[in-house]
Amino acid sequence: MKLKDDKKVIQIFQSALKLVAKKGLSGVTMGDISREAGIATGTLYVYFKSKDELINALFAACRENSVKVSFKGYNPQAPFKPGFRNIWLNILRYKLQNFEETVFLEQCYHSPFITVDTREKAQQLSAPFYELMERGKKEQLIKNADTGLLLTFMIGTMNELVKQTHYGSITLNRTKINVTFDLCWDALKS
Amino acid sequence: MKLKDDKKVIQIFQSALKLVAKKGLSGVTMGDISREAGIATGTLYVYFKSKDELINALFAACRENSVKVSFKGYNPQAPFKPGFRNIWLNILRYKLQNFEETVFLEQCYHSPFITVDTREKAQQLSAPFYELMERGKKEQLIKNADTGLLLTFMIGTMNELVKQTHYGSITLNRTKINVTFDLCWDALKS
DNA sequence: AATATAAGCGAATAAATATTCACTTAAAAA
DNA sequence: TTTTTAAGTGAATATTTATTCGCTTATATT
Repeated sequence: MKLKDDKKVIQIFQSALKLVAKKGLSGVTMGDISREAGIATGTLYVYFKSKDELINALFAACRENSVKVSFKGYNPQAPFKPGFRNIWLNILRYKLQNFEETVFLEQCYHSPFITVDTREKAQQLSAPFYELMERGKKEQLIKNADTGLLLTFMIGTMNELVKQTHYGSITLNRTKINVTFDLCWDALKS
Repeated sequence: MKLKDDKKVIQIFQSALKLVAKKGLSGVTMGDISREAGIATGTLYVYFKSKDELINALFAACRENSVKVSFKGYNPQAPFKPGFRNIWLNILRYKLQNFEETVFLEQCYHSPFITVDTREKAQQLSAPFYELMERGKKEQLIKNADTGLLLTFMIGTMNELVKQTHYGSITLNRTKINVTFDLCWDALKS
């Protein structure tokens, strides 16, 4: 098996994501993925021992990437609200531009493909988000409620928003994005 | 094929839901479902032409049921906020108590199993929710933002909340439920 | 250049899964 | 009770899909 940052691995990942978004995790076969990636089915097995391993690796890569992108430009010394807003926009932008990843991660949530180990590692990546909320609470800008609850509120909204946007029942523009941030902020602010 | 409100159909649906929540839509086979339901695999085909049809029928049934339950006790003549709160609690209670359904519906969202036709029929069932929000806006209790946006906000929060609750990162009690409703109301109120 | 090693291929095989069907059992009608 | 019809069965079949493997092609090493 080759290294994970190989060009071809990225290509395989991209193809898998595209297909999952289109056909659901249920409907994607190794044959589909190889065809989409323009390689032979056997080649997939040069890079991954099994379909299982492919999916788990993709899941881990997506999670990692998504957290990294979220905190881009975040400075803990700068004032809270603009920093929070920046992260919020980062997440939304990321989810919108990488819709396939969003769908994939959501589908993985209840999938038997994802192992306990992969799941736990993913959970640990949420730590920065918890810290962010804790900071907001300490500065008395955010309601003094359960941190998990507050995060859930913030993330759930975005997931649904992105989903509805992609399925056409909502068309987002700059104004609507601002409105949505305000909704979110009004909910969380103390 | 037999009638849809048959006892056995309910039993099949229940088994399918249970398994989807546990193994994801991807991991459930007709063999699994029949075993869980305590019937022979062949018998499934007495009730449904194919797996495809079974999934679509289950999806339709879940959506219908969920809308019906949401509006239980709603009186358009009564004041808005308590009525809204009642619906909000109905939905949350329903999603918590029927977690399998919640998971199933979410998994179906991007699944190739669900046909365009089934999808459209499901969408039409959302009408009462739109009307509810419109009423709130008319009475100037709810922000004058895009109705779809407001609904998305409300529903997304709940889905994520229910998910996190079931996976143990949040433990809900009466107080937390009240807090969460307040978060939601603070977001939506004008 | 000659040799060795790795990457890539895709038809062939193995495993999993949906679906059928000849048959049995139960229920309804005569 | 006898006959007819429907429901239920689960092993057998068909289909789909993951995985392997002998082979070819490219890349690296000597």
